[in-house]
Amino acid sequence: MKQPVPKVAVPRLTVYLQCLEDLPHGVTRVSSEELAARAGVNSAKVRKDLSYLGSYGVRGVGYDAAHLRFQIRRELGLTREWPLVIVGVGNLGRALANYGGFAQRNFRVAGVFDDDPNKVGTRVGEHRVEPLAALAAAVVERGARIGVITTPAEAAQRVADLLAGAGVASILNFAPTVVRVPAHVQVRRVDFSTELQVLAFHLHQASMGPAGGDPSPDLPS
Amino acid sequence: MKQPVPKVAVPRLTVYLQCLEDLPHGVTRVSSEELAARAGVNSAKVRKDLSYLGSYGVRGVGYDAAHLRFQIRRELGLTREWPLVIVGVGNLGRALANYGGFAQRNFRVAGVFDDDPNKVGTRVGEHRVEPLAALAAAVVERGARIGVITTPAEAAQRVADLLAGAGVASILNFAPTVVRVPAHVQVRRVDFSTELQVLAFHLHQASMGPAGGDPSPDLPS
DNA sequence: ACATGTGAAGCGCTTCACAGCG
DNA sequence: CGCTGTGAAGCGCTTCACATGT
Repeated sequence: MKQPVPKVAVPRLTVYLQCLEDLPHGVTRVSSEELAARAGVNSAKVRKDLSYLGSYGVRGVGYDAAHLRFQIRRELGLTREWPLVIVGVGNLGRALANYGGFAQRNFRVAGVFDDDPNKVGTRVGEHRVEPLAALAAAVVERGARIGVITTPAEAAQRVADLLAGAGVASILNFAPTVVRVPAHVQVRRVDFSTELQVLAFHLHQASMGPAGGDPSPDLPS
Repeated sequence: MKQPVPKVAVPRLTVYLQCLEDLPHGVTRVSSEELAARAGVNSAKVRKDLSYLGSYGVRGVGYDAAHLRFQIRRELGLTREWPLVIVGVGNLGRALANYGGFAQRNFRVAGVFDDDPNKVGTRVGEHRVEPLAALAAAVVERGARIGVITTPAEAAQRVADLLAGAGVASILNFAPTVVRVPAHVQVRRVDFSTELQVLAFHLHQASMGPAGGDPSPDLPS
């Protein structure tokens, strides 16, 4: 029976969707085993995850790729368009504003904003950079429910307040800081430094060996 | 008793570390309650997480900020330097190569690489872009154990193979695809599109209301 | 008095293993 | 016969609540 999708399954569904779209041309059918191999997980997890959408597989055969793609898109809410605003025109803001993969998933960049008068008016991809003062009105008028913060850490909280005040319901925060928002606003944080530190931690652990003797006791400074 | 650090606690420790560094100047002491508020989690989790490092708090008082910072750095393996290479000089590669936050955590950009002859030789921050053909030798000579992929999706697998072949132990993959690597290589994937889709999913869920009647049945194409 | 450190309970996700069905 | 869909067991993390220590 169709159960609610667990939080942790959601990012995996996006991976399956990507894998389904990257299937060799002409392939119309896929087994949980094959999809699992492509997504880098085990097949039981794939089947469980897909079962949250409903029973769309055929026993003894597998899943119809096109149908499965549609069902995942539908469950994720990608059958409607999601306008978003990007705040902060550094290299990262530019990378995002130019990223072609958004349209494919029905995200649309509805505006790009920056504080710096030297950047306002310049073009980023197909967009003209607008001043921060225009942010709130633009969010309302263009129906953006998602805001992306690509500013330096110092500006992030102020931008988050602006976004929340303008009625944005979700924030994707790339600034290396934790922003406070009202309870009804959800935030996802993406921090390059955190990702590298997680990798470093595992390297560090591995280097100390499973037998765990610490060769350099690392005394406090 | 000092237990091993659970996987999920590692990214949180990096957040605590960031919060400790962002503490107002002059503050030398912090309680689990205060740190929790700054990190956006609850205080029991903070205490549990910190207990994996050892018993560095003082009952009835709190934690010494400087000492705690050092202990987190030590546990994460940030007391040594981690050279890394970046492959792919688009906006994202440039953003990363210029990101000042790395040095603060003892990460050092040891090389920036690209396939495109027009980019090779140009400067990115303090680095000169080198050709892909120079990647393997550079990884070995400069002792890089971490590789960052900021190429388009099409190039990601080839770059991952090059990195793994050169002896890199960890890969941070920003390309919107899943790369296959030998079992001894760990990969972390960061995908903007996935992050947005997760936000969209929650918005979508919320819009259907806790009472969950689906207003538009979303028939298959 | 007060905040840490921690057993233990609770919860959610993963994995197993096989029944169910084409 | 093969692959899906799924109860149930297993596992790890979160949260609680209080003993512990200063």
